[in-house]
Amino acid sequence: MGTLQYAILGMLNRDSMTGYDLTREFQTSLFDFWTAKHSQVYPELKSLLEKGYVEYETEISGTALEKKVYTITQQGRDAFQNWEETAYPIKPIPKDEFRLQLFFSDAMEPEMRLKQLEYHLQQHRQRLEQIRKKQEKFDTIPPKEESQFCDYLVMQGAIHREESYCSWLEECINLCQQRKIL
Amino acid sequence: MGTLQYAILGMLNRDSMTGYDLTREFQTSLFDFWTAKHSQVYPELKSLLEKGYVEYETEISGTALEKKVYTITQQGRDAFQNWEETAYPIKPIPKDEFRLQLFFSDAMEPEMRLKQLEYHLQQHRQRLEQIRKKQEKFDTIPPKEESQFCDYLVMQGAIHREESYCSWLEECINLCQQRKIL
DNA sequence: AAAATACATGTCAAATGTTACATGTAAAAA
DNA sequence: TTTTTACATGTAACATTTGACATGTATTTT
Repeated sequence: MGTLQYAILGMLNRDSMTGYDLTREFQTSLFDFWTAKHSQVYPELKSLLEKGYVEYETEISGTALEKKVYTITQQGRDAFQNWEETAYPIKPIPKDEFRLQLFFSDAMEPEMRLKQLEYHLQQHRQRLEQIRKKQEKFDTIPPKEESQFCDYLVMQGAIHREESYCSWLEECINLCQQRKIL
Repeated sequence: MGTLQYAILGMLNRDSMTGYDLTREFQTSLFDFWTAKHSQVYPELKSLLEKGYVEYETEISGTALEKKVYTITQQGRDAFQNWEETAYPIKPIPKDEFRLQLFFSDAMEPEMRLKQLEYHLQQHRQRLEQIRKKQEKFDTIPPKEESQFCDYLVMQGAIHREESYCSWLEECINLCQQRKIL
């Protein structure tokens, strides 16, 4: 079973919700380590339904709008817990187009390389700021409540990741500038 | 055109080689930021050939083994350089199954979470060591020769990335242990 | 009252990537 | 001399993900 299905089970294990709600979660709370579009979410829900891991009830919003509110089943909970407690070998290194460009940058003007490095530094600084803003909503750090504590840990991870990316780019920029002088 | 095709053009821009050679590069020098299997490389070479970005000559190894040695064309060089000098917006955050597990770890025993964190720390420390070993082959740091300098920059990036992952995991472990005492 | 945005659910085609299938030669080690 | 490893090239089936197509309701803003 694919990871996305476990991500969905994990969300439903916290709370029953619709495909639309799940999609929103993938764009917000899960955004820093897993994303999915609604075009992926709905078919996966169907597949989970066939497996008996989730079930749904139809609710009416207003007078006509139908909502399918999905709930995890005991079977689903078992499958989720089994995944959650398994130590999987780490996945292959994530692909990074910019690193590829940098790797081949011996074929371009040093000035151009610097321009590229500065552009990407700016982009990652922006991303870092966005993540830091999310962190501000915690009133105590680290939070005491268990699920908030988990949120905090992964958010710290996202901050580490972006800080590290930025500091690497800064190091590259310094090395390129020293090189220019020599 | 997909990024993989530019990666191939980039390699061929440095030197003519076979699909087999390219596949080896994806498993070694490019491994820390881009990978591809031979089952992807051969069809992409075919596609690049149709676009007129590469051409090949058949060589015989020994008495019968046929090799297709691919060379980049001027058109291919132009396309590559255009990609190389374009500042693309940064890609969506890479997916990370372990972060997903950690995010949902409020549903498991704190002891289990610690076990998972320690397992992943060990895995990433191993990966870090492997990358550091690669770095040892540079005799001057940073290297003076241009293409080696680029290799060095991306390798520093890989080291930063893994160091940052490890330090995050260490921080998580500390926070979890403090939590256990309270 | 109209327009814009959010809510809500789906499908389809295309791109990307992995694993397995399929075949054969050349060189090195046992 | 046999076996194993490296060299060499492809295809096919499957899984994952994205972007576009398709439709309609409810709420909020102008």
